[in-house]
Amino acid sequence: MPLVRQIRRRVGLARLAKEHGLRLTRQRRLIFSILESAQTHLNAKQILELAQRLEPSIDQVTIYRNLGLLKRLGVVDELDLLHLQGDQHYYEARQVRAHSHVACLGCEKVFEFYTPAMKQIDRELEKECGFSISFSRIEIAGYCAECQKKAGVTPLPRTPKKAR
Amino acid sequence: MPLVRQIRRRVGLARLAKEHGLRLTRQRRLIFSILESAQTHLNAKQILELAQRLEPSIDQVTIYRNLGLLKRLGVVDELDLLHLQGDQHYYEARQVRAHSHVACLGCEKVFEFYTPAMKQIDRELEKECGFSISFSRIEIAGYCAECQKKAGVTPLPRTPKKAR
DNA sequence: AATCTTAATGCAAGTGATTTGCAAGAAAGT
DNA sequence: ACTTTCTTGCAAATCACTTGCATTAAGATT
Repeated sequence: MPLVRQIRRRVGLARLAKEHGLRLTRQRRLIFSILESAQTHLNAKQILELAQRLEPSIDQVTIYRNLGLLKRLGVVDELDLLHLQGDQHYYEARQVRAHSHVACLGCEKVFEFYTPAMKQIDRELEKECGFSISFSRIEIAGYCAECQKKAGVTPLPRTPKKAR
Repeated sequence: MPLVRQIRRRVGLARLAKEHGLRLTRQRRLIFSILESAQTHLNAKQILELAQRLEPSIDQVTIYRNLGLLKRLGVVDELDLLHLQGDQHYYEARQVRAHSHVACLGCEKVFEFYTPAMKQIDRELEKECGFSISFSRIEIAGYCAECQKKAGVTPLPRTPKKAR
C-alpha cells in the first residue's frame, strides 16, 4: 500500500491560533503539539490520554472544544473511518496533499492512499458546477491484499465492534 | 449541479430479503418501501416518522436494526454528510452508479455528483494495491455557485446546528 | 387451519461520544 | 498590578443509537 508522504503544514498551529486571536494556553499548546507530531489520525480519547501524561488535569471538554475550533479553522480534519470502530471520530492536521483513508475490514488497519484522480474530482466539481470546495473526505472499506490471501474474500464485513 | 441519474437497484429489497432467509414482516416491508421510494438520503428519525404514518406502533429499534441489516447486506449505504447537521447518519439504497455527496455550507443543500474519476480511484486502488473494495464514500463540503453569488465566499463554515 | 419453531418486534433501560451550563482561572492588553 | 474576556474544569445533560428481554408473529410443518 503506497503511503502518502506526510507533507505537513508549514504554518504551525500555534502561529495560526495567534492570527485568529486565540489565546495560547498551556492546554492548547499541548493539544497542538500532539496533533502536529501525530503520525496518524487519533481519536479524542487518544488525544486526551496523550495530553494527560503531561497535563493530568486536562479535561476532555478542552480537547473537544479545541478540536472543534481547529476543525472550523480548517486546519484539522475530522474522519470517521466509516465508523468501523464505533461512533467516534478521528482527527488529523490537514496535510498539504489530500489523501483518502482506506480501511481493511479484515485486519482493521487503515491506510492512506493518494492518486491524482482525487484532485481530478475536485477540479471537475469546481469547474463544471462552480462549487467552491472547503474540505472533503474519501473513505474506502474492503480487504487488503494480505487479508485476501489469508482467508479468501469474505462476503460480508464483520459486525463492527466498539473501540474500547 | 449535474444530478446523478438515480439508477435504482433491479433487485427489490423484499426479494433480496427472501434470498437471505429474512422474514418479510409488515414493518420490514414498510421500511423497504420507504428506502426504495426515497428520492434522497434519509436519516433514521425521518425514516421512523415516515414509517409511523402507516404503522404508528413501529419503534425506532426496528428501524435501526433493519438499517444495520441492510447495511451489512451491502444494499443500503450509510452516509454522514460530514456531520454538518449533527451526529446522525443518513441512509440510501445503493445505486448502480456510485456518486459523491456534495454539501453546501451556505444553503445546506446536498447534491449528488459523479465523475469517472471516482471509478478511477477505485480502479487504481484495486490494481496498484491489490485492495478489494467493499464500499466507499466521497463527501465534499463547500459553497455552491448560488451561495457564492449571494454573499461572496464565506471564510469559515457556520457552526453546525443539530438537526432536530 | 392448527401447531410449532424461532426470527423479529416493542418497550425500557443502558451506553458511548460529545456538548452545555456555569463558576473559577488565566492570557494578554492597558 | 488591573482589568477584560477568553478558557478551562467539573458536573450534568443530550444525542444517537444499542442491548436485554418478554411478547408477537412469520412461515415451515403437520
